[in-house]
Amino acid sequence: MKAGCSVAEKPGGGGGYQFPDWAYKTESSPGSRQIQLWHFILELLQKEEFRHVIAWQQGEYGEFVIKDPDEVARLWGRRKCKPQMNYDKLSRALRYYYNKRILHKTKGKRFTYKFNFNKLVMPNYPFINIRSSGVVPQSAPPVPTASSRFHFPPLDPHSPPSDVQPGRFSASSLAASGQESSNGADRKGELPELEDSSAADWRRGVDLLSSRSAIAGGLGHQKRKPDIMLPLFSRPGVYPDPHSPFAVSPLPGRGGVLNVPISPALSLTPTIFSYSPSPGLSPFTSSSCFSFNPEEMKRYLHSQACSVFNYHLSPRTFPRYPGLMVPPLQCQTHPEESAQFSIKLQPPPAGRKNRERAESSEPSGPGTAPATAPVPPRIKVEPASDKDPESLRPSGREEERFREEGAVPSRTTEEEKGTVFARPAAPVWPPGPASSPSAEALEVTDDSEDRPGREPGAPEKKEDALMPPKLRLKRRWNGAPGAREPSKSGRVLWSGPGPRGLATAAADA
DNA sequence: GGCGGAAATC
DNA sequence: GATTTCCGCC
Repeated sequence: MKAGCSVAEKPGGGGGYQFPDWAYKTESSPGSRQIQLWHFILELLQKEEFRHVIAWQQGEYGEFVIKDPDEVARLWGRRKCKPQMNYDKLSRALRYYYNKRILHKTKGKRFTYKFNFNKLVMPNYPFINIRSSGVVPQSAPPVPTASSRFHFPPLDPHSPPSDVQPGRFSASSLAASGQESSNGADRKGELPELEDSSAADWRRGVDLLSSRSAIAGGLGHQKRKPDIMLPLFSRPGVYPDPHSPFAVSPLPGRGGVLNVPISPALSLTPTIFSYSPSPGLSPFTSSSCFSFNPEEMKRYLHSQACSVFNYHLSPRTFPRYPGLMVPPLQCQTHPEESAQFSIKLQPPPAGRKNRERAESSEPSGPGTAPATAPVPPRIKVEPASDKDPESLRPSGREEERFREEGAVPSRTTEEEKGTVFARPAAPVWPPGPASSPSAEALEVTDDSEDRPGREPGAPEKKEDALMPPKLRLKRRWNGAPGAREPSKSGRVLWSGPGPRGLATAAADA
């Protein structure tokens, strides 16, 4: 099928959308016009005609099953003009996403993977309204509050410009997710929380962000790519799969649909979920829309957020949305782990080599110095600094893994993960004034994946509760026996804000 | 099946 | 940089 293998494979005049160049590349692959695999996977998932080949998994948001690996591989190979493509190769590519935290494997389920929409989606939707019911670290992810507070600007190419301006939004996204080093510390303070749930509020948030972006824009403007709004969400309800994170919105009309202008100008991550239909699959062009079910996304995102908090996931998954508020004590943990959760030590990622090394040379005890490095503290404390936490891996993979491990009996490093990382608990949002508290709480807690029942987190002092979780971690960390300077050996990854972030966090506290 | 290193490719 | 290809290992 060489015919369809031109590099860009844009639908061009073929009756599909004409997508801007950036739709074919991500931040991390500037210049590449090739669709990325995850993008392609989403495409397939979006299409009912491929349901028999790949489909969203029931019960798990973002989880999908490759029902016909060979076919998926074939399609992918076709798309990429790699006739020799097979599932083995494709899966290798998918595995590379583990590190990027775009995907992770659902253990115990064949051909089942799960998108990390926290990673993919969040950076793109910093406008999601967050209710303040606690103090949250700067790096906290945008987590929906008790009620449906996803406020998606109506996307209509023909809508009046006064509504939502793509450019503005994009800039907002950028401002919210990028520029950390330049103004990340200030952002929190200068931006009032986006509260509650009206379109006006949403707009206000956009305005706020956008005004800030004017500042940020001055700094990173050159990098910015053109902000373009695509008509990707022009058709609410296209997605028929109730298990899709992009399921049909229950809300009538466009109001409930995630009409999000997609912008490449997202510096936070190379894996931004700037989904656009891939032009290579011609049948796709007819329904190139994603609609989000706000409720489901809310639950999913909240669970993700709690996971991140409970497990110290990389702050990278937490774009800095000033308005984001996550009730720190609401994320539950296992009863057995809640007591010791405050600060956890995490061994380095146990890649095969590490595992082998550990097994052979260091049967036990952190006291023994590894052969290679002088007593690298086997601690993972993630940085919330401006630096890309990803670069601080090897924690990344581990982060992905432990979440899975929580659910599945695990492998070699289970002792590390099993104890260090228990499953995140069912998040319970505080009742929001504008919502129905009880219903919401129930709704949230019934979320599946990372939420086993549990007792409320260990009670904390009010001041602690008001303190950004990361700062709390810092305090505990500092007070913890054997606490070390985060910077030593470079292997200690501080999960709280970086030095700078800490300062600001402290200031905020 | 799944993982991940390594080198090659585009 | 994002795969693709190959491969050994579990």
